[in-house]
Amino acid sequence: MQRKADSLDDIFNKALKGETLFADRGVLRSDYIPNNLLFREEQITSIGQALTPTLQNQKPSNLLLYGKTGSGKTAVAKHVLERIQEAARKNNKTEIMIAYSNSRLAGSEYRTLVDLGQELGIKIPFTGLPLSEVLDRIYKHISKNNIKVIFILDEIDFLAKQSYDDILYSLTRSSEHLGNGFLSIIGISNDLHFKTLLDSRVLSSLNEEEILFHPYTVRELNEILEDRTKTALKEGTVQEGTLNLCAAMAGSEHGDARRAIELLRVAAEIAERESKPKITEQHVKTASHKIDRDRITQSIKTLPIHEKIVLTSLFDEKKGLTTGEVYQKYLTLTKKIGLDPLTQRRVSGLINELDTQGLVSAKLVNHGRYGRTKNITLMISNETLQETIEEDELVGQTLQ
DNA sequence: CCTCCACTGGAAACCTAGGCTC
DNA sequence: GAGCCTAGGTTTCCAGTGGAGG
Repeated sequence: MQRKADSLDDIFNKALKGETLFADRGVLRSDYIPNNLLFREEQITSIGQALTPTLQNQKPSNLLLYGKTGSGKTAVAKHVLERIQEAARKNNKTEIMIAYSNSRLAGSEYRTLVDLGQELGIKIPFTGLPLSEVLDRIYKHISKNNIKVIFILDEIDFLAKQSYDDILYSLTRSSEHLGNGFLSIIGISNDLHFKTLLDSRVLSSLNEEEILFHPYTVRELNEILEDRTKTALKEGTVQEGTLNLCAAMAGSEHGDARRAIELLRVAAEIAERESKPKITEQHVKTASHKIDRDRITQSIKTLPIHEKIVLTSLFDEKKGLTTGEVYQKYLTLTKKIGLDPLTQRRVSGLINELDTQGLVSAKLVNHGRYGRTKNITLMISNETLQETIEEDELVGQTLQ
């Protein structure tokens, strides 16, 4: 505890003295959209061209943007739309509204529509309404107020994969209900194959224009980082080679600009905490570990309680357990903290969910005479699990 | 070649918590 | 308030299964 207070003092003192490496920390945040998006001129022009009808009060084509994570799709889309909004305002054209929803985060058709409604300023209860009623309210609102909406549908592949594509069909066919308003969709997908999952009727109307985002090359990432560094960090705070390493690490799989920028930001924060005047390659390596670790602890913390307990059942089981064994441990743990246990069928489902999250690995194994089950092993270190679970007020007791 | 284990995983039904209309 | 709708989590039921041991 004492050490914490001291280090806090340190932080405050540094801040008071202005000892920081950052000139403008916001520039390295993940939601920051720079004015000049490097290496994306082509896409910016295409999207701009596709959307110009908006300025003549006409409905623009629906667009589909493709590309891997961190290739600038969302940033480019938001950037172009903001510029169009400005242009419309300057020329006294009707206001254009931009709605944004990430369908994977939203989780279902219904919640995607709730997002859309909220951005348009209508209240939709989070449950209780038939889907058609929600659509109806949105359409009525648009046509009544002559609203021009461009709806950015991020991770649209999620809707297609969960066979939630009814909503896409309705949205693309909505123009007759909208009076003088319109609703245009910009779909963003990480998955280049997602088109095959889509109903052909939806595809043809959604795919009026298609724009591809190739991953950034390492050299391009490097330039992006240099560009951001100019405004984000104070001069002379970055050691030679540091940016190269960020770019190389982020580019090793596919050119992910988000990752590159995050690496630099976290590296800078670490260097600052260590009171170093320069950010070095070592800081970047530490940052990379920290990012990975934080991602894991974060996903454990946000787990529902029963999944936490299932995960805890695997604590210190190096060889892994079968489903039945996990369930037995799970039962004793729930008893220990006085919680009603779920059924084995449900726990088996939870194990699968943990598997898709990558926290455990569940492999189907056959023991012939002795049945077939899953062999479940922990995919994270015992220490990380212990530290994170101990912080949990209730589940933490199971480790005592 | 057959049996039979210890599950898997699909399907349906149920429950809760909300909201609609009449 | 009844009777209908929604989502989302859970329970109940059950047919299906790969292969070690007989």
